[in-house]
Amino acid sequence: MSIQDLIAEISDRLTPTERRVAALVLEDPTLLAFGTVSDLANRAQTSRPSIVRFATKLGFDGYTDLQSWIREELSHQLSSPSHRIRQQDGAVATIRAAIENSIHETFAALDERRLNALATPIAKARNVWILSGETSMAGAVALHSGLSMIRPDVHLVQEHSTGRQLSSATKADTAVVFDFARYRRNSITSARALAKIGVKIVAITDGPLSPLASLTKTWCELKIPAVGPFDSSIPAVMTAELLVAQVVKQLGTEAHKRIDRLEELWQTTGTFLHYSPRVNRTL
Amino acid sequence: MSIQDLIAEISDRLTPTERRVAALVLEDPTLLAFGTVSDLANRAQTSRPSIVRFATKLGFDGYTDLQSWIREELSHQLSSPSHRIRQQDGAVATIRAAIENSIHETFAALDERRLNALATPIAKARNVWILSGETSMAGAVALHSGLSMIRPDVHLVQEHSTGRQLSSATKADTAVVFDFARYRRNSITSARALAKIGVKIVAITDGPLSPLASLTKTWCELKIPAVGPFDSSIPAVMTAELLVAQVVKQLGTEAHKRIDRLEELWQTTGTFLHYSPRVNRTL
DNA sequence: GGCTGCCTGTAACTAGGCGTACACTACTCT
DNA sequence: AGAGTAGTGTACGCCTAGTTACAGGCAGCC
Repeated sequence: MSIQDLIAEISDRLTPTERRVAALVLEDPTLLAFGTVSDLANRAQTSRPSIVRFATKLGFDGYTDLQSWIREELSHQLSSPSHRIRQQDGAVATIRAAIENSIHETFAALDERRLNALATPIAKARNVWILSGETSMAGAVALHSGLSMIRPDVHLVQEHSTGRQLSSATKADTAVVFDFARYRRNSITSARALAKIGVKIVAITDGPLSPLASLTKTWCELKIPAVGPFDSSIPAVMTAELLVAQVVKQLGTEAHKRIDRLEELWQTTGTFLHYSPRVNRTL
Repeated sequence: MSIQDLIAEISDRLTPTERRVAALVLEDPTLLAFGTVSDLANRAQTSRPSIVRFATKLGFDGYTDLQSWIREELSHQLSSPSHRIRQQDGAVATIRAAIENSIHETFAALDERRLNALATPIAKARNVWILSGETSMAGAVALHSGLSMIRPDVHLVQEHSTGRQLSSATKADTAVVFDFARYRRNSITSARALAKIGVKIVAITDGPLSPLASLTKTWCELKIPAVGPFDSSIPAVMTAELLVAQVVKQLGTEAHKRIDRLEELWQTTGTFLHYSPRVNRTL
């Protein structure tokens, strides 16, 4: 039952002023959700009691009642599908719901603009350093693999050799840091150290409260679903792949040239098996 | 500039109560849009002034200011669906469709029975060897990471040291091989060699025509979507995670004991950060 | 141990919210 | 033409909202 339906039901019994109010409300329902009686009265060029009467005519106790109803409707509309899906049962089914939901949210977090903001420092960096906690390692690997094919000087930083590897980082560099609660000490302290010497940080983490989020303006938030006893790395991997695609777009021909050279190299070294007659131009 | 960004910017200067408020707001932003100061105070188990202080810390004149700002943000989100569609209209939309479709198919391929068939040789193996091509490396890493936490003797085989690593494989072992067209020569030839000496093969590949499918009865087929110029590793990662969860189920208490020991080890070695920015002792 | 900060909750104030009673206008019906 | 009725705005009361000033409490520091 939407506000449109409610109004339609009583539209034939509306007085002229009430009709104006109805038109206003239909045009922008947020007016009802956020506005006060006075606001609406001003907008509809009428007095406050008319607004209240309009509410009672719709079947509510008063404007307050109508407003709280509208707000609930909007809340449902705004909230993610997670709550709706959660009611399914069975082991695989719940995992599936969790994964599909997290993918939904990841796409929501990574619109074109945000993706661009994250990709730019990666495309422009002199060196790219990739740091990661345990559960997001797959994401780090995917990013490293993808970026390596389209630009030079991409380094996946391993925990046991952090210091040695990072000692040459400079202000012209960018570090991509993956980490989620529980934050791995090594990743966080390294990221802080890098930020301090002016390395640009791109953080893939689990929320604004993350220690990574305070280090940079270029970050994004991922919802991490559980698969069995462990956290999933799917959102991290997906983010990594989207980032790579975006960096390719930004680098343009430069990246494509590099891919072609790599392809040539693979041909001459016979890296791939020519097993299937299928010609797959993409990698 | 979203509410998440705003909170992220000042997250390290938040007091404990303010942190509770922040968490609440992040979990459900409609609370901010619709709720009163009292509502929030009750939910966060604090007093009204703390809510107001939170608002001012975010850079607003007071709660009213913050709320009207949030409402405008939400209005944009709600009242202009054309805007939302336009954002999805770029390259991201097609990528999204491809990924969601492939996830759908992956779940279809991996019903409970098939998952069990794949997991059994992994749970029972003396050693587990993991081999992978380039694009599925993230899946291999995820599998390695997950399996390592629940059972011993799991090895991720790197291309440059294949021979040395695999020389100790026996009939009691299992090899999990990820590879998709174009098949990487190294992975395929290694898999063939292992199969010849009686190592059980679990193949994650792209169809019955794959050279891997002919080596074993325990295999599964994944559809691989493209993200930009490259193939996605998301289906591989997802399969790896589902496999890990299934192996955990099969191993039962044995796996759980192992996880507990690992947890204990993490505690004593301080691997993880107990993040609460207000208390800056050990950093 | 006392002092000095910083957090946090209590209390009081102002303002604006909604709802209702009442009065005015205009139209209709007898 | 007068009375009644429906529609609308004015005036008032009560209440809760947000804000601010102030006091208690706890930790760290000389």
